[in-house]
Amino acid sequence: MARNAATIDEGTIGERAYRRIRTDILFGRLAPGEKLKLERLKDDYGVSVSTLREVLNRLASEKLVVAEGQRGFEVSSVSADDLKDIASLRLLLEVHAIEQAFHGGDMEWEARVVAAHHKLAAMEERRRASNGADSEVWKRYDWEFHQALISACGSRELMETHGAVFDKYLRYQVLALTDRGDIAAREHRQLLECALKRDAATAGKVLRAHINGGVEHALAAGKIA
Amino acid sequence: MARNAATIDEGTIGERAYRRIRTDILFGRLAPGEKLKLERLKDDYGVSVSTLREVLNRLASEKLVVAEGQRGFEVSSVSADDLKDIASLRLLLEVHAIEQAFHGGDMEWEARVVAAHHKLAAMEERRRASNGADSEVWKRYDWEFHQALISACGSRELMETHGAVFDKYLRYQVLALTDRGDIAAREHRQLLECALKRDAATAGKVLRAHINGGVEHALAAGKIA
DNA sequence: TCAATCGTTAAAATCGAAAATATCAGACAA
DNA sequence: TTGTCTGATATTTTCGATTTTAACGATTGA
Repeated sequence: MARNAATIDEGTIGERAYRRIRTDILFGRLAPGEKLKLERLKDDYGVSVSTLREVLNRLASEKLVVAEGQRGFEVSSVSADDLKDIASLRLLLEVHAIEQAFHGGDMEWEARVVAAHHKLAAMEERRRASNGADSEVWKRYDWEFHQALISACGSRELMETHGAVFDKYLRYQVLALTDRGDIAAREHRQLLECALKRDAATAGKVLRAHINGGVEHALAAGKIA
Repeated sequence: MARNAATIDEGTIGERAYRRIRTDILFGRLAPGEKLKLERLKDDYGVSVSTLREVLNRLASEKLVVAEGQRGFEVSSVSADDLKDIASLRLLLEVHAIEQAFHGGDMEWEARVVAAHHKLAAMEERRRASNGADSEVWKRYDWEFHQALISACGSRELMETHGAVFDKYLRYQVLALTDRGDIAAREHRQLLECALKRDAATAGKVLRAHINGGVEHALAAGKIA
């Protein structure tokens, strides 16, 4: 989710294919466990096998696809245990990053947080009306808000790792399909308030509820083995 | 470092090339910032461009090489800030993992820790005598000991992420060349004792000193911008 | 009936060539 | 001198074809 609408047709062919396939996995259009046959994907995405394999190797490195032996690639599968595992790692990273960010954040940071929350809240409101459209944009705003929150943590490494874990978490949320918009929106607002008050302790608690709530919600949807 | 000597000629050509190039980066044989021209590497590693590009894409995904636009690949550069950043992330992950492992570790886990420490300690002793040979094996044992310590943390995701960060940290240690064998060996022993006593608090302190000491040592060597 | 072997087919891994793009040096004009 | 245009060269990106490997079913022998 580290890209915006303007980036769609930028970069090399391989780069574009990478972004397309990646979001297709994240948003379930390539289903968990699905076999990724080269010939088919080649046609679907209009690239050659070599380029395709470069893309799949990158995604394998991110654990979004698995590449076993010489038996090709498939979308990595999902499980309740994996979700819990990812959620707890996200929590560890994000809580720590928030503590750092709340401590070191300046006015620029505050502005980023407020701006990101504004966009996200507007989208959440709009979704309530139009009944769950624009999932992709909505989830990007969600991503951007959480990234903004930790953007003053002072560690690139931490932010990148968090981003990667966040995306894997996100796949499960999308899988659950139905969103718990109201609750999440309230928690987002609380996080914003905590940020402005530099109340890292409360933010940590809210975040724990936010993430664990998401896990429960995803599991309750019952689409995960 | 997630592989052992028996794995050298296993898997596909691409897989083998991946391992070779990766360790060559980790051990400085491919220097930080070095341009990775396809033609040269093709000859050096005896693979075709396509296969090579698959490998480099994977490594780019791990941030061990950078792939900018259509200007090819180069070994990712090093900096004092990056080292500190990596070290602090390693500390966060490893301390947390240790807490979990110390809490949940059973006898099997204890055995793994003791065994791993035994190998590591023997190697550290041997190095003192033979004056710094076998860096690669030594570092693998180091890796294995720390992985063993956290191997009962209950989270695959956490272990994999830690492993990736550890390897980046390791590159800096190798870069510094001279080792601080005695101090590190003592700290390893302390960690073992903490593990057997399930004293996560002390282990955390030792680990902090262990990692920060490594940072200081690497920086003092003065080979990093 | 079952297991093992062999052949056939489908798919993946690997390769080298072709196209696209960047880099660099020299010429020319301001 | 400085800047920029242009062509030549080096390098990367992309492609389709070839080689290798796995998957599957039929055949044979116990």
